Amino acid sequence: MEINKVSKALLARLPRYLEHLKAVPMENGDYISSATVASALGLGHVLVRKDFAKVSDGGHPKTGYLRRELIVDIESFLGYNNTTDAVLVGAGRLGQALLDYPGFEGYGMNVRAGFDVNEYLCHTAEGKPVYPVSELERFCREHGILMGIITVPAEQAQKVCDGMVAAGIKVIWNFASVHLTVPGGIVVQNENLAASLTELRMHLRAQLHEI
Amino acid sequence: MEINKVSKALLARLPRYLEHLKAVPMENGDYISSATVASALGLGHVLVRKDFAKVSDGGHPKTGYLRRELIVDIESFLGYNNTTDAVLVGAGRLGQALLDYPGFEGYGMNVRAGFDVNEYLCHTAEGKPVYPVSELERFCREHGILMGIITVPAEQAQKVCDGMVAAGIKVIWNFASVHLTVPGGIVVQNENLAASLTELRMHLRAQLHEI
DNA sequence: TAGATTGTTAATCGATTAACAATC
DNA sequence: TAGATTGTTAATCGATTAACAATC
Repeated sequence: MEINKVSKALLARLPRYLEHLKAVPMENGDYISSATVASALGLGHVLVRKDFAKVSDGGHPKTGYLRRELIVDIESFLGYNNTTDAVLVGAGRLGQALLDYPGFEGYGMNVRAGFDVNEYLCHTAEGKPVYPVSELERFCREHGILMGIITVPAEQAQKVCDGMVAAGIKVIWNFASVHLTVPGGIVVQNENLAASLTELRMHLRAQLHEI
Repeated sequence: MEINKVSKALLARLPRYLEHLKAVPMENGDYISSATVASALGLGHVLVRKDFAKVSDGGHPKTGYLRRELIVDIESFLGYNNTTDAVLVGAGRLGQALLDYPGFEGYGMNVRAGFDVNEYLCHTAEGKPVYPVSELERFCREHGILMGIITVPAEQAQKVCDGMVAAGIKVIWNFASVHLTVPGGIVVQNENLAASLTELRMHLRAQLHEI
């Protein structure tokens, strides 16, 4: 169960398992088999079993896996029960969308506040507060924030990133499509919409060529 | 250069190469070596060379790769010169953010219009038009749209997806965090923010444990 | 017992890296 | 020629799949 030994691919599958396990109707009984899950998600059944073995202490031959147990195990493996506080810089449309998105709590992240250079965007009335970016460091220190989300335009991303690092932030979720340079020990995860989009377009191209 | 033989990982690296190649200052000369690119992006130099070999017709021993040629080659490989038209359903904050995002054109996608059930969100005045979702099929047929983007809440995603398939759409970019069921021949790409976020949180956890 | 299902060990496959050859 | 760099072939590594054993 060493975190470093968990592959990216597995980490991507776990939330999908979770979603599926939760969506299964109650009348299907308390148990669920790896084959059922596999075919529902289009995966190999051995893979599903191996994945489950990594995060839980196993199913029951002949009956399958106890669904609610599996859900708890996956959630605790992913740490969905203890939340991580985060801040977001760049309260434009994308930033606002992420600030307001209620689903993140379910994934164990609590966005405490947004920040923006544009004072016009700052407000504290309803929903999550948005403060001037000048307050970022003080806020992070005060609340012990270790995670930052960058939703500013590409040109400003590096500056914002530097500010976050200065404020003690350790992991950064970067939605700007630029490569960020950070000191050692800081992790940047790029939300690479360009790559995603490109992949999808390649599929489309492949499909058109087939016809 | 068969599209099907291109790995997901390569497709994710190509936009990064592009970004880096474009960002290199002019005074660094016309040529660039695989080792330079590799160290800038934290990749192996052999990997970079192999990647370049797949998309362009090669560099020059001793001098390196001609930068502008490489840029053109990657862009044409990714099809950034001919754009794909798309529609978006769900004009909430995330939807609006994606509708308004100017960067997509650079990646070869042109979002023609948004759609929403909520008439209140519909408008055609400024920016991209947003129409009632009832017009989706007609619009897609009329403009030969093959790509759809889903930015509605999870509960409505499957219904929207079905509507898109009925409208002749072949590839779907899904931002709702549910697994969509589609007929054969339709490709769904899930923008899995949950997985991304989870991965980042695991990094943070690993880091805290190290200390 | 027979059968369904989990769990494990070995084989395959693909991507990355290492070592070396080719080129200008 | 010597040296820098690309290009290629072989080795490694990790993830997935296949085959089989274990269990209830």
